[in-house]
Amino acid sequence: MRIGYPCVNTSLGCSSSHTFRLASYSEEKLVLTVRSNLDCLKRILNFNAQNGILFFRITSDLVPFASHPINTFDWAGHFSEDFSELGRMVRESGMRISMHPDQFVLINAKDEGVFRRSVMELDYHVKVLDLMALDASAKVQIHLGGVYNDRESSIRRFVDRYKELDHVIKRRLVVENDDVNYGLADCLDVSRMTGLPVIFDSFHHSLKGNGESLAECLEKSARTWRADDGIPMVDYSSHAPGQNGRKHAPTLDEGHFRRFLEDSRPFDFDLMLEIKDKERSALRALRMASADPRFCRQG
DNA sequence: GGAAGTCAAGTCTCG
DNA sequence: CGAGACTTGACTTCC
Repeated sequence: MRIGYPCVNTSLGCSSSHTFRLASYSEEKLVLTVRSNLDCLKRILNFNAQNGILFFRITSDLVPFASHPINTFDWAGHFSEDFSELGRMVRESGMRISMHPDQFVLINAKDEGVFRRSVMELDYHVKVLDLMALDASAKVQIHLGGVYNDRESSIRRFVDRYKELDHVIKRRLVVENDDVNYGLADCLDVSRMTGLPVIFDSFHHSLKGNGESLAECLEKSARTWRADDGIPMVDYSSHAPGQNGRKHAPTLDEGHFRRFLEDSRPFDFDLMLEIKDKERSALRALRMASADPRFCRQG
């Protein structure tokens, strides 16, 4: 088991998510921004490796407007050395990487234009991981998408569209249960039809699930991961106290997390903590989990 | 310098 | 019918 956090490090005082307004786009601004984002990402990966945090989600904002037609700059070529170095850092530390395109990426969109733009965005995410020369265990996770008042045909449209995708996307794509539209059972159905691995999100499951136990969910989602995919990824959070249910916790709830560790035995997986205070909670979780035999196997 | 409003993209829910 | 939510705030303007 590796433990990780998404996108942002709150201790280092730098951000790998700098962007700017479309209206003020210029090639110079793009180069400066990406330069700054990549430098910060190197610092974050260093911090993670030194602190034993061996799972990390890279922000989708790393390259602003990467899939937008305004951006015709060859950023992949211009920064190829930096991406190579980042990839080396990841491999040498035994780290695992994921990315999570945002809500605009909809494989099952009714609108062909939305689908086309979604593929462009997936191309960008996959390109980042490919430039880092990471193997197929580095994943790009998405949700099944919208319902459009017809779940059945919307799921079918996802499956049909998936088949059109290029291999470079297919080998990295994984689907995650969401908290509103499609639960774990839907993702497992889609997995049977496509072969896609399923990322189980325990927090989303608590908001939209059929009452399946944690063990059942882990077991069923784990079976969708093949050897090349690496061990399963799992997303974890608890909800903010007294908040409406969908909000993520501001910091790790140690009682809740201890129960999660106990209830998830003996399954092994890499765990992404979606918690507001990021690496601070990841470090606390790491200390708690280091007594766990699954964690010790990592050395 | 800080507060407020806005930002590429889609969909759904709630008030 | 607009705001808020989503994996994540950051940028820009106004005072």
